Amino acid sequence: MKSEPDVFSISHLEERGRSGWDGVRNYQARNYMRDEMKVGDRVLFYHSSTAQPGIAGLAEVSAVGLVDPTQFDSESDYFDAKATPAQPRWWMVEIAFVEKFSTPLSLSYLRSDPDFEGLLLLRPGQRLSIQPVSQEHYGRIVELARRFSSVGSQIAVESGRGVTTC
DNA sequence: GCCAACGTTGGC
DNA sequence: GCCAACGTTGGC
Repeated sequence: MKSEPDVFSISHLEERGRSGWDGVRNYQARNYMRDEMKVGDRVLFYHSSTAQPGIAGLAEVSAVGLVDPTQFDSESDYFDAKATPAQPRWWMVEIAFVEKFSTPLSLSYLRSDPDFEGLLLLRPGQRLSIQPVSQEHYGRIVELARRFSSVGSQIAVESGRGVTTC
């Protein structure tokens, strides 16, 4: 799940504990939340539109099938005049904080590691704010992020394409 | 600020 | 249903 850290970051989620994922106004992303995500599913929390875009931590789906209240709020940026409480258009999930990586796994690192070939995030033009991730990619991401976080911010790692700084 | 790649809107 | 115009996303 992507978020601009200026608006809502993994640290905000850590402070708050849990949060409804409101404001999504793309049908494909909505459908993932409404139809695919289950309580207990793990979430990779991605920071976008920032100096160092990357995966900043982990969350977990804590509730599903929630109506996004911002669609009814005429003061909100996410107001949708065509939505009514009787016929809502936008649903959301709630996520709970799990873990913050002291060293986020950067987009540039993900691009450098051939293990991540096929990761949707890396596909040109892929802008969807909620994307599925394979079990294999998820496991590798968590493994690398924890390793980098435990060692410090500047380390070099061996990848199939040589040595890359994270 | 640029720009590619979408998604959405609305006329026809 | 088609498609041009426009808006948005998001890396760089």
